[in-house]
Amino acid sequence: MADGMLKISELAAKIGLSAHTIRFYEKHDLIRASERSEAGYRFYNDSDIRRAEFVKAARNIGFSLEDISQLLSIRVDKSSHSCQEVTDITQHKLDEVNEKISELESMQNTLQILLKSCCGGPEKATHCSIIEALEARAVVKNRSAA
Amino acid sequence: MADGMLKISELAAKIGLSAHTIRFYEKHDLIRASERSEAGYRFYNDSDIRRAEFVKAARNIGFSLEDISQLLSIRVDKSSHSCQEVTDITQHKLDEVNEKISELESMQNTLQILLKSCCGGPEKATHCSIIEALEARAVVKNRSAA
DNA sequence: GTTGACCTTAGAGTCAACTCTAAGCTTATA
DNA sequence: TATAAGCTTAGAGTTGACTCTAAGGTCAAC
Repeated sequence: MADGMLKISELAAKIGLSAHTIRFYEKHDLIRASERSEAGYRFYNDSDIRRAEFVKAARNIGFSLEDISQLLSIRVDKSSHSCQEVTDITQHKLDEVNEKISELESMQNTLQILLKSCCGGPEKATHCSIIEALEARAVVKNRSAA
Repeated sequence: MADGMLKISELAAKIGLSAHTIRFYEKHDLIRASERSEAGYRFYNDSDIRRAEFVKAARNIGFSLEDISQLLSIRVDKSSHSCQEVTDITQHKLDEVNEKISELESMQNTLQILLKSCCGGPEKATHCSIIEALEARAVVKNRSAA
């Protein structure tokens, strides 16, 4: 085993993922162990570690494993890909995030209104304005298809 | 079949859920059909319909089926429950929503920064600043446990 | 030489909220 | 009467990202 190579639990500790998750990512071709010991233990070299850190960074931002897979294939052969491909993936993710934020803000709004309308005290819920609001016709428009 | 009663597909159309989903909700005790035809067809009376609308309203706001189940048990026996129980559920949901919004805003922020940094053009990705940013140390802090 | 920590694999289980399938009745329309 | 639309059930499949299990091999320390 060459210098500086890590075993799976060492890589796990270094990048902050579980060994289970690293194996799971390997199954999906996100992370690689270029070498194996005679007994079959995974060994990660510098390049493997950098790749794993890339994956972790992308996941922290919120990219899906599918996105990460695409970003990785750009990363391993940068000169065959354009910046536009990268920004397309990024923009698409941003669009998704923006849409989810809007949905959540609409929920937030409704919930705040409901909370303001109700006394929240130990009174019986017989005339609870939250329950009443839910009983009234359209409280909120239909939830958009996620 | 009494006046004004609906068959499942009629209820589905009325409240905007599929018949499949209504049966699924029934399995989870959210929606009820007080009557059945001789052939076993579900029939929904006014009270069933109001209950189903309540469920739909709560779902539109973003409450989980588990939340809705709790809200329903308050609704059916209001005098045994307090407004505080209702606001607790609502506040808890709002807290969840707020936390998700923060997470998403942090992603949004990072994605916007990445997009600004990259030309996005047809140039080769050899020096793409997004890829470079992901390759550099900590781009973002760890994702919080969802 | 034996404990205990760590590694391997294939494959199953988890979560939430649906969504669909198959096989077979029932009901309405032409 | 035939066809199609609609209903029933139990139960399996979907999605994404893990998370865990079982059964067993390996390795370092005492």
